[in-house]
Amino acid sequence: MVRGKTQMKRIENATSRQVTFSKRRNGILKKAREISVLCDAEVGVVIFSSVGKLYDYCSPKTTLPRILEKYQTNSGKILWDEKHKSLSAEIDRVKKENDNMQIELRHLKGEDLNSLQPMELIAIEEALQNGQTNLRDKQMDHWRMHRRNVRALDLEKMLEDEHKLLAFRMQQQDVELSGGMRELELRYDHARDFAPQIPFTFLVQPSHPNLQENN
Amino acid sequence: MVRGKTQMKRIENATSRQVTFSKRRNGILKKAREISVLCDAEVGVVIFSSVGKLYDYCSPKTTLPRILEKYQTNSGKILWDEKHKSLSAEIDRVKKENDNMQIELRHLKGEDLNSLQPMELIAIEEALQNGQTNLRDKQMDHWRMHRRNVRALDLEKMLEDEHKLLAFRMQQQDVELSGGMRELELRYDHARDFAPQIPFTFLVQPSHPNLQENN
DNA sequence: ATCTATTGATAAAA
DNA sequence: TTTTTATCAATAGAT
Repeated sequence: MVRGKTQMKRIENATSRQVTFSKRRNGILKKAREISVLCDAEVGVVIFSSVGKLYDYCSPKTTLPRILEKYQTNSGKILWDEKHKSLSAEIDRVKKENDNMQIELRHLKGEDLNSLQPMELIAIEEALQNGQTNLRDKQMDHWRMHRRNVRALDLEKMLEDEHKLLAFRMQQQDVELSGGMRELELRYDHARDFAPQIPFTFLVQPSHPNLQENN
Repeated sequence: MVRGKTQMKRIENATSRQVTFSKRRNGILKKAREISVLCDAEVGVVIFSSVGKLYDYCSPKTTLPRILEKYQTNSGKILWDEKHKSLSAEIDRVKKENDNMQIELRHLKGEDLNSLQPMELIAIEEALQNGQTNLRDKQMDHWRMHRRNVRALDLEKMLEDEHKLLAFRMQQQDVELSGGMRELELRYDHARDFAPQIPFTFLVQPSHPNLQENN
């Protein structure tokens, strides 16, 4: 370049190497800026000094990530770091797990059984058997709990009824004492409170309607 | 620069823009090469022309991925934001799918039923029921196929038996002809081959101890 | 692509 | 580091 043409090899003197780096780094970044403006090019430059300090340039209206993404698409080279590899690996792993579960689910639902051997069918049958046994136990729990609730409600109702009955009788005494016609009507009205109650019905609704759609 | 100082703005003439790009691109790549050699720097350059053609440089003894990894570490910027996000999102999606299937599988196996409502239990019961129905159909297919095979074997065996019978009768004739005691014994032994065969039994188990009897 | 006039980049020194 | 200065390198425009 100048004043005693530089050899194209590493500058041994650390100081002048550092100085040259500084000047040339600015030169490159300037050139990068210029070409991106003059020629409407997308440019990304990353420079590390020998002591590891970072300098970079990216043309306006874009970002380094976008440039690198484009680079990857264009060159076919993989720039991914290890982290991305591991992410990809995990995706593969989880997807495989997914497939296996998918198959197992299908089998338990009685689908895609054609390729299976009798022994495998028996294993599935046992699993279904087991599932039903456990399920029934759980349903029994619900049933018992329900019955207990019904009993508790019954008990409450019995007390309430008893209270009404007592009130009714006390009023009856009043009627007998005063003997008015209006009181007899009122007595009739009150008796309607003992009309048979509609039994407790167990109202439930599906809270996981999507469960079936996954098939 | 030269011969009528260039304005630092986009060159409008497409041809000269392209020519300038070509020259300056070479210049930058050369400068990049030089600084990496002279100053022992790590340099990465990526340039896209306005028509999208890719040019790049990477200093020796390293790779673009490594430079970019170092860049990420040093700058704290995430270059792979987009890719990274989409990968992570996919992992989340697949894992969620996984969890749902896991839950469904457990339910079908009669596990983790505590949080479910009676209606949901009934839905699972129906799924199990369905699975068993389909399974039984499939097992029936196997059974029919097996029986068909057995019949084929039976036929073979019948032929074989017939052959034996013929042989036996021929021998009987021999016995009648020669009237020896040893032949009578042999005749008895031979007759044992016609002992009744144990029929094939298909293993099934009661799969529906029903709800009523549990109550 | 090649040429060449001219500006730009930069090594060495401060 | 930055500035200065003397040189060489890069390159715009023409061919």
